[in-house]
Amino acid sequence: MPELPEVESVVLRLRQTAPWAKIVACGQFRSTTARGLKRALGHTVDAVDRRGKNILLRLSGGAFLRIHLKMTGGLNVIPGVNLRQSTVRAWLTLEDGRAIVLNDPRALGRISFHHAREERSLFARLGPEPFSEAFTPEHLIAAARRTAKPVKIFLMDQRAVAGLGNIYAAEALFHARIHPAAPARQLSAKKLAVLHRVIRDVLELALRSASVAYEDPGGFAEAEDFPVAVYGREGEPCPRCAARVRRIAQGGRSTYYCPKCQK
DNA sequence: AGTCACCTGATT
DNA sequence: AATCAGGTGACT
Repeated sequence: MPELPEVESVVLRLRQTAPWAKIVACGQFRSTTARGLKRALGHTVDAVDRRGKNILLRLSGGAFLRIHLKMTGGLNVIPGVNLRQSTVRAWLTLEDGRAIVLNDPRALGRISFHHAREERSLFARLGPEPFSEAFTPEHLIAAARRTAKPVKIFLMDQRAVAGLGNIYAAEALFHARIHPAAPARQLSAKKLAVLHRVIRDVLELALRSASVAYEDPGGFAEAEDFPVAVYGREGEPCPRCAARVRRIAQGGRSTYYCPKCQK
C-alpha cells in the first residue's frame, strides 16, 4: 500500500468531493474484500478521516467504514463504476450517480463496517500519528527501550508510530544515519531524537509529493518528486557519500541503506 | 524475529 | 520458472 503520505493524499482528495449523496447501492466481487458493506446503505458520508494507513468514512448515524489499501489499493470517486474494469474490487454507488470505488490489482485491500464504539479497540495497537503532539522524541525513545527488534522492523511495526512503511522507514533511517539492522533499544537517546525529527521531515516532504499521486484510477501512482535516497537503489551511489547502496532482507522485505553512512 | 499467507502483475 | 512488489495478521 501506499504509506501514510499517499493515504493522506487520498483522504484529502475524497474530502474535496463533499457534499456526499446518500449511499444507495454497493457491491463486491469476493467475500473477503469487504465486510458489512450493505450496512452502509441509506447513510451518507459525514467525514473522511485517516488513522495510520487506514481510511475512515464516517457515516451518518455514527458508524464508519474502515478501508485499508494494503499494497496496491486505490480509492476513487468517479461518475459511475465500470464493472468491466478488472481492478474494481468493491464499490458504493451514491444517489447522485457517482461511485466510491476500491481499485486494487492485487485484491489485498479491505473494507469493513464498524460501530463508533469499536473504533478504540480497532486501533488499540496503533501508535500515535507522526504529526500529533503525542509523537514526541520521548515517546519514540520509550518505545525503543521496550523492543528487541532491529530498528527498521521497529519503525514498520505501527506500534511506535503509525504510518511508516518499507520506503519511508528506509529513507528516514538513511537521513538519521542509522543502520537498519541496529537493535532499536541500543540506539542512544540522541540518535532517536534525530530519528524522530527525520521521520516527520520525510513524511512531510513525501506528503507534498503525494498530493499529485493517485490520479491514476487503475491503481496508484508513485509520488513524483520525493527525493528517494536509497529505496530501490541497490548498487547505485549514495547521494551523500557515493558508496554503493546495499540491499538486505529484513522480515522478508528488502531494506536498502548506505553501508558507509549508516553504521 | 522469521516465515507464510493473502493476491496479481511486472520483471529477470 | 522464479523473484519481487509501498502491508499486515497468523502462525512458529
